[in-house]
Amino acid sequence: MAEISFNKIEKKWQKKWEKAKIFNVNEKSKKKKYYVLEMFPYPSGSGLHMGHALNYTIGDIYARFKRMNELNVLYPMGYDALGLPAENAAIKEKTHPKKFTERAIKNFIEQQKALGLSYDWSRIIKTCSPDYYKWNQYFFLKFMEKGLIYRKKAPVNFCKKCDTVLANEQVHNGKCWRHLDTDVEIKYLEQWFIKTTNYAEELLKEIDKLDWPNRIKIMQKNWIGKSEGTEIDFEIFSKRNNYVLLHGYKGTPEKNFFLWLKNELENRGYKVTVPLLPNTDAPNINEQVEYILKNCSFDENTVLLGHSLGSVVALKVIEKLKKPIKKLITVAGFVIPNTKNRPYIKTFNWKYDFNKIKNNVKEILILKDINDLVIRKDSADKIKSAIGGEVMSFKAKEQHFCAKFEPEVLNACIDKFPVFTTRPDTLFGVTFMVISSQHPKLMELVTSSQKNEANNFLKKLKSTKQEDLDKFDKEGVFTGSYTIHPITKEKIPIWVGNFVLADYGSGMVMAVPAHDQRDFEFAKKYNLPIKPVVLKYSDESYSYVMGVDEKDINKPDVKIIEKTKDNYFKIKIPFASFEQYKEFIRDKMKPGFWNEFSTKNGFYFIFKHKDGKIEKFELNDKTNDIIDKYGMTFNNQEPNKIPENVYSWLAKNSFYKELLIHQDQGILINSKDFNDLNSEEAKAHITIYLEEKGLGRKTVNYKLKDWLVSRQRYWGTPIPIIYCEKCGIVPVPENQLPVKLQDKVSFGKGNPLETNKSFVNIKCPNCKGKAKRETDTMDTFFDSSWYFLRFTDSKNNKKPFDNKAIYWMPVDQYIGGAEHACMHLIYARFFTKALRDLGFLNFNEPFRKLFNQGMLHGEDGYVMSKSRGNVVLPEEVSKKYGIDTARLFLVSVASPDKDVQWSEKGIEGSYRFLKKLYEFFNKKIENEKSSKRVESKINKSIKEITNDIENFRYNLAIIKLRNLFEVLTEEKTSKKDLETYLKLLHLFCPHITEELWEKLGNKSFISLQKWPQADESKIDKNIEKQDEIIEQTLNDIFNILKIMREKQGKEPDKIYLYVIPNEISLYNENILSRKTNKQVKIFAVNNKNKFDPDNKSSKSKPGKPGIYVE
RNA sequence: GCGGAGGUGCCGGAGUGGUCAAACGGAACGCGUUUAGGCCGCGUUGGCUUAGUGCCUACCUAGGUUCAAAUCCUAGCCUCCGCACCA
Repeated sequence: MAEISFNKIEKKWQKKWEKAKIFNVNEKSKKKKYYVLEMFPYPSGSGLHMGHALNYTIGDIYARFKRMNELNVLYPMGYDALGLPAENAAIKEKTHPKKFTERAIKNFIEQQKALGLSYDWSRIIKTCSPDYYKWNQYFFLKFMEKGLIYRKKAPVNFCKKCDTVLANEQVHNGKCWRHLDTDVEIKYLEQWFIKTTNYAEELLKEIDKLDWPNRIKIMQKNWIGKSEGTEIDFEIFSKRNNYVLLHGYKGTPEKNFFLWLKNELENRGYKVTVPLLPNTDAPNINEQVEYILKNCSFDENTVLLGHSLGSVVALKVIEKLKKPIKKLITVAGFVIPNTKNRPYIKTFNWKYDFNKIKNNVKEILILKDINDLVIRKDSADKIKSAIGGEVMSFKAKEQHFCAKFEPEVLNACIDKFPVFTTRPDTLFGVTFMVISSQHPKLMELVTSSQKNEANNFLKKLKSTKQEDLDKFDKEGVFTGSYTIHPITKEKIPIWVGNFVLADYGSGMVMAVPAHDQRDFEFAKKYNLPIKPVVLKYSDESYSYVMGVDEKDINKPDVKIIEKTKDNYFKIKIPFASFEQYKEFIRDKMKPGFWNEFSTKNGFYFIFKHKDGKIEKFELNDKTNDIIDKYGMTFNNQEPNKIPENVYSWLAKNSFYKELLIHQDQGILINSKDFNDLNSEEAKAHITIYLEEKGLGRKTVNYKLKDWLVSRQRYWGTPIPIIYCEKCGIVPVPENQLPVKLQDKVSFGKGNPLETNKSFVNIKCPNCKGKAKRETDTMDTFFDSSWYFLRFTDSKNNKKPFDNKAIYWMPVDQYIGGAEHACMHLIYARFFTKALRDLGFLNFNEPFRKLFNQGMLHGEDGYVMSKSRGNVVLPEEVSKKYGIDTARLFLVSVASPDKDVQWSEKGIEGSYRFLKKLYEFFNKKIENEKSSKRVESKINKSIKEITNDIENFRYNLAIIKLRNLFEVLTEEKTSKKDLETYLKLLHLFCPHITEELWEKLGNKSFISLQKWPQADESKIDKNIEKQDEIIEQTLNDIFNILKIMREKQGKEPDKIYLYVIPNEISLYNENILSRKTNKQVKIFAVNNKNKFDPDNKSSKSKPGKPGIYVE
């Protein structure tokens, strides 16, 4: 088939390029830099298919374009070689992941080279090479130094098919991103995390500045998921808590520091013991501890608080305990005395078994007054370093916490639960709380009486499949615990529910059924109270009128919405006529009835007693009970013993429901001091109020979570950490990097690295004692988070990269698929910012421009993939048509950001074109001067094509190249213009154009030529006009010919045109003759010698010649 | 449910106020070339009408703005993608 061997040409030029290293670049060039990068591939075992070819072709065209535009273009390639698929595939093939991957990479390189891509191959990166992952480990340790890495036991996502934990980003719809049929399980494990959330705000803010596709930007914004709201502390009321409060030096019953606290706690119903310690003037440690152990009881619900010296006693007490207690609070506490002249200095034993203390208490709070004059300034830190815990420092009301009431001390004692809400304005409408069924602290809230019910509920949830959970049936059970409303101090039940997310906010929500759909459904289902607190905006008063005749109601301004069976009316009245109407109703209403109206900020009631006495009320806290009572008695019912909230019963009326039960903004009602504010004002006011009381604070909440980076798999970068029995977590010293991934491991028995004992069991680098290595590896997204930096300096073995990165970065044009919007692209942005703050970089964003290419679909219409079996292999297509043909076709079907469907027929078209083109250039070309038309067209094309390529509209550029080729074949063209044409085409078809460039007598590479510049002065508008006229005339001629053929069966072969004299230059006999394949003669209308037997010249008009055919 | 992108002739796909019955490619059909087919070249591919004209109907549907709409606005329908009980 191939009279032309495109394959031979391709091989020839690929070799030449490689030999001459023409695509290798360095930083010394005087040209401006430009960095083009495609997302580096994961080298799968099955190699490249046409879909990959499309991706790389898109980038290569752009790189070649920029290179020809005299930029110093860095265009590298590398391999994201570590990862689970290789490990799994290797296990399946019974080979080693290393071998497997190396083979795959070799294969990839060969295939990519065959595509004619203009990479700087000298910079190749393989992330599985220790030269590369060494720097992963290096950055891991740097991040750790900076406090960006921590190890924490937390609920994490686990995929059992991957046999490892996953980052949040790798969970899609509750499924593993690699195994869409596998539910992710939540496990409670200790893992390594990176504090990506530290950068949440910056990551979000800078999105707007990026020149990225809008949808990617939106996806990232959604992923980061910022929401502003208020965090409100809800006190958890659990009767199981009991308190032991230990006073300090010289505490007495009269002026005991703790009496106020005792009262506060006892008022809440807790058991509180305040032992009066013996010998307060000259305390003896053993004596006091014994006294306490004898007189107080300790269990897992005990909170032990010690003030000042009492905290020392507390430590000693805890040291002696058999079972751990719930919490230790030291208030102005210490572990070392600060003054020598206190008598207890001598009677105390100042040695502690801190380990024992640590183990005997679950939670430690260290309260520090920043102005404390009594104890040593470093006391709090000393305690923390000895036993851990959380230091809370602030200014006490009175120094050393000696005031009667210290709110922080009370807050520390109480169990609190911070709850995030975006609607603090609805705080007064909270009627219950719901904690996530997956919350780690859930069982602490479940009381013994509710234990069975709660467990049954949890069991049921566990046995339900993810799919069924998605049906969103809200369910829950009461935990038995209560919380106290931070403002009204009402008792509010805490439920556990399946609809609350454990990992958003704090995992517990305040439920406002009146103003939240989910809470409403839940409240309905379990018959929980619904309390409206926001009145929806309306221009009209709503009223459900009773005891008034229809004729009396029918007033011009009154809209009757409905007339009920009982002859009552649902009406709406514009507020403008409301006052008038109120009076009218008052008069017309029959005795023994009452009516209510909604007002702009609440409700208004008119009662007409049986004796005709009229009482009017605005509904508020003061009138609520009387209105409720009248409501009952007017209905001939017994009044409620405990009056009901009138708004709540109004909300049960379907007519008022739309005002009272909704999720919109409005005016606050039922909200004490905050009534009459609108929602926005109320949000601010309530938040400020809570802040003043220490009960809440304005917060920003992000959906973005810290990045869980440990993986319990083999084929990844070993995490450079050692666990020493004595020193704890020890980072591998920098000079011992890389921690090499050991070849000798066995697969299939848990974490593979664990099976290499000589790797695992080592000496601690600090104390030389017994230690074990971390056997988890890093998420491979760690590798791809900075590879673009390594390309700038890929062979540096002293540093991850040096100033070359500053020269080349940021990536000017990044190209890749949208699937990475919320994974790689977020991690890479995070990394860049973190490295900037570590002093490695001086810029904020890694990728200036991003282009999302479309996906290639197979002939069957589905995305091309091996598993679907619809792949087309570049090698095979190349054999038949040449790779230039394939490249040309791939980018000519549609705009490269759209999906493209492969078509065997379609590529024939591209092939025909290239064959024609090759033959045209291949024949002996006379070096002539270009015609005006060619000059005009070629310059116009340069201008347009340049613009098209710059904006990735390759398909349009190709159409223009095809049109331009038509012109070249029709007209005289200079060698220079032919060369220009080849340059324009070169981006798409680099091999053929090199060959033809050479045929034209050039010795250099066309790849290194300058991009043609349009000479706009050569663009001739007249030529456009000529083209138009020729086009139209041809149309007319063909039309006539067609009619003659069809109607008269004639096939004329002579055509005469009669043209208006001043237009005659626009017509060209040759072109018309050639295009019509007939003999065409052109006459001016005023030509006396014209041949015009039918007087068709009389039909001539400007732009339209008369035509005669025969 | 929320957010985003879209719906154009037989198909793929340009076009985003007049230059539009709408680029380009594919396909089909016709003509030419050829022994024939392929390749190649030329043409046709909404309807009616006409020796090159004129008119009508058309760019998801229905309204609207405009002298003028595939293009702008409003509402709806549909498709694709992303997120999804986010408090």
